[in-house]
Amino acid sequence: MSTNLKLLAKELGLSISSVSKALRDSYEISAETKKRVREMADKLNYQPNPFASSLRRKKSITIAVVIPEIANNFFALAIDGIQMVAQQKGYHVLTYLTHEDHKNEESTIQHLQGGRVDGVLLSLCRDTADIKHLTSLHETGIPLVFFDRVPETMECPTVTTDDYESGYKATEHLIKAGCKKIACLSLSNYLSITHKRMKGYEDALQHHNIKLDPKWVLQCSNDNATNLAMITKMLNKKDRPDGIFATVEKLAISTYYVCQDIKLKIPQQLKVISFSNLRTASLLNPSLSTITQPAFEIGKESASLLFRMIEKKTFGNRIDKIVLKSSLIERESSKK
Amino acid sequence: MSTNLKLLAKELGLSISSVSKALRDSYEISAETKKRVREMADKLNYQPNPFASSLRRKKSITIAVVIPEIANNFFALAIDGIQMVAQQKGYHVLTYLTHEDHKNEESTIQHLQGGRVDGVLLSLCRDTADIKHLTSLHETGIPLVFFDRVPETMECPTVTTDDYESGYKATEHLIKAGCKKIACLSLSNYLSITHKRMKGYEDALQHHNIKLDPKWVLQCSNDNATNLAMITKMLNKKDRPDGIFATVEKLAISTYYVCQDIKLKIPQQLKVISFSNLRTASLLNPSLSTITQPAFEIGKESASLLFRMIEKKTFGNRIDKIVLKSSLIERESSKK
DNA sequence: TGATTTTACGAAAACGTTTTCTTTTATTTT
DNA sequence: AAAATAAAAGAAAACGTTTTCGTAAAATCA
Repeated sequence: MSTNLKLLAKELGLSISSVSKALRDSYEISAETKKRVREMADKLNYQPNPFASSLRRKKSITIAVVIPEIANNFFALAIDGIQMVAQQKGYHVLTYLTHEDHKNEESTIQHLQGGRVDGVLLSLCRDTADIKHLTSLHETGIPLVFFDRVPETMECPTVTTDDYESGYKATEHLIKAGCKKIACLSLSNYLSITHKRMKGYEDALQHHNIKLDPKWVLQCSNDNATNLAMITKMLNKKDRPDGIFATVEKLAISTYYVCQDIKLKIPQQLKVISFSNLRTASLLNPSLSTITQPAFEIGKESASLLFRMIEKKTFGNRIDKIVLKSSLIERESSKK
Repeated sequence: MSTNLKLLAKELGLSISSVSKALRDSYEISAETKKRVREMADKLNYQPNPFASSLRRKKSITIAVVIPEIANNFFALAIDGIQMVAQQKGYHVLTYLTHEDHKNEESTIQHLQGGRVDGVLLSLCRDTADIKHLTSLHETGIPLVFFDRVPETMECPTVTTDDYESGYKATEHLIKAGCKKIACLSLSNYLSITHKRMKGYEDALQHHNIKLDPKWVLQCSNDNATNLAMITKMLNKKDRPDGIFATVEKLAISTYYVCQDIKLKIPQQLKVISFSNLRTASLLNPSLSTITQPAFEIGKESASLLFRMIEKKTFGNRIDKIVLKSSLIERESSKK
């Protein structure tokens, strides 16, 4: 079939082992033999069989990225950063989408126990409450780094952003813009990012002597139609909020759609700020004030950390917790 | 280390081959032995070594997706569709980004000759003129499907959209909105999609007796700053176009930024229509008229076709050319 | 009962590498 | 010139599966 070491050896009148060593530039092989071998390998377009190699060396030169979704600016940018580092290291990248479904996350993790990859980058899905599949994976000893959506009750390396501070600042920004009744759109009951962003929201309110009203904390679902209905219901009431803090991009987009629909003026009647990596944030009508996470950097840092672990360059059993900063960008949607 | 067939066999007092057969549900193994084996496999959390398996069976259960970029709504959605089909088939997905660089495309393809994957899904990068790396890959006999950006001079299965018709319709739409001087923003000299979309543009102009002025066909680069400069220059002239047809999303976004910058009113002074998969198209200021490709469907169809080829379900040496339809969605940016 | 088939399992080769250990040949040392 | 060493290459085992083939024992048949 395709050319392998055996064929190459026959063609060159050498043994398989010598050819292998020549290609790996071993000191045991003379310079001229190496040259001959390399030339023949080029001529016959030899490509080593990756499975034979991986089987023998117990290295896959591959990492896995497990994320909730890909049609999402944050994750697309993060993957971009991950790919950049991986490509630089000569590694392959397997991507798995959980579609925010715990079952998918579990079965994916289960598959990855088989040694298919040398390391795993993971961002939890919104309904992951039980993490025993994660501890199980962790216990196999495979390098594992969580990014952005990380488990709260597990000792593991993570790359996140300053979610609490960002939630605080976003809320404070709305308060300073004159909002008194600030709603918070939350993605999940389980995610650390949601918890922290909401804690920032709560603390900012308290610090400014605004009482938190639980009816303005919306636990959104994974279904867009449901979210639209919930937001519409809230905004259609007489007693409606005058500010919205969306903890994730898509909830801000839903809010915009609702406001367009029910003709609520942003920012005159409702001010909005949201976590978002939209490239079109400043082109929206009105332009959207955002907390923007350094998504590409997060991917880059996560991958770099993972490779440090794979290459055992991380000292002892120290556990890295990298925290990057998000930036608040004021635009029209939250203007006073 | 991790539990393998050998350990399982020892634990069960069986031979390795029997255990293997039991797990693969062979008729040669009795029902009760199968049960015993499965229970022990579960108990010891046995996961077959994928490399040993792939080596032996000459199957990787993996496909490769090679695309120009991921932080791009079209490709993100396409990947989503691909992943859905792959997951359903129990296949793994390796993703490679070329970043619109021919060199990367070449080296990625080179790597894929080694048998790492059972099939390849590919969308060309903008500067791919020479396609001998592609014919070379094709000649290895590995199933290969191109989507959206396909080579024009190669006999191969493709999944595309009705680019010519869409280009024609988009241009005609601008003409009907009253435009006389319509510019076309092109991505590349080499891509089939650009050729076809531009041919539609040219034919629509001709059909409506508008003479094509070459100064209004802009060959954009891969550098955003350069594009902004080119577009600004064109729109700042006294003799500027009154309509713009952007062949790709990011050029429309650049156009919006330029108009915001130089205070040109869309659609009063300049009407805009663009190929785009922006979820926020209707939230932009003004909302953007788009030709929207069924990106998710394209991914789905491409993957399905690829799997038909992998499973040899495609008849003889027929070459599938699947063409899906894009839809023109009129919004404010091209209002009369 | 003896011959034949069926059932259930085991032995061993194969996939294509990598790597350890040997062996051969050439070179240097005494 | 004989012995020791160095250089270059080969033999073979190993990685963990899958699969072909062989072979007991049990079941069926004549």
